[in-house]
Amino acid sequence: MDEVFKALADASRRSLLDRLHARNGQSLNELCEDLAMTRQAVTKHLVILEEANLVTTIKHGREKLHYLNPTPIHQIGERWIRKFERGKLAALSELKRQLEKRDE
Amino acid sequence: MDEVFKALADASRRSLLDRLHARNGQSLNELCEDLAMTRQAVTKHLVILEEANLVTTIKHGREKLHYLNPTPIHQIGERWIRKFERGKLAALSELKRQLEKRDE
DNA sequence: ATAATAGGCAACCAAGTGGTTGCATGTCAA
DNA sequence: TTGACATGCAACCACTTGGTTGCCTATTAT
Repeated sequence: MDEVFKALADASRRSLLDRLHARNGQSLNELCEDLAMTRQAVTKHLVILEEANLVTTIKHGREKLHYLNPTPIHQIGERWIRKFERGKLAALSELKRQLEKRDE
Repeated sequence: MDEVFKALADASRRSLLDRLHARNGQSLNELCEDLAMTRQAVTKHLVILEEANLVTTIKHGREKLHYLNPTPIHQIGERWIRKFERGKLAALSELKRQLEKRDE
């Protein structure tokens, strides 16, 4: 779980996920196109995404194809984010309530 | 948006958000209890959470009270995570399809 | 008034991160 | 078979990060 959060913390990596979301199964060189980074930098990002299980790769000849795995993202949504969605407005009114309580 | 992802990338900070989710409006010292960190380290984490707009503070006498703001978390859920939830299973079948296509 | 309490500020440090360059390896095409 | 292409590996670098210690300020309680 921590690995997923850390992997998502970098804008370049999120953009790589976006690219795979737009077109799945791209090779390393395809993913490098129009990016202001060397191929090696992209490789490092992809390794981090793989270790977080966000990307799966398959070697196909001399190419390495990258596939998006949205499951960890989904899990973060389910297990973590939903928890904080409940009582969003309730929080504000509780703020007021607690402030008044402290002044008693 | 980037600040929010970066703020959430650290387990200590997520645990601070959990604590505030359990009981809102805690002071700095309360948030430090039973944590294997100095007060100053916790302060630094809280500053990052404030800058990401995940936590709001109100000074109350000599205490500084911390309140959770779940809005940015909710936005990440809405604007970013939901995007990847569609077609989770579709991705697997498309993987197969594209592999076959490449072999033609 | 003064001591204790809550917090702020700044310097410092080790380890991690994002990036580079240079070179090596494996695979395809002419 | 040989050159071009796709990727891998390793060393190196600057900057960031998460943490510390030491000291200062402001507020409260006795």
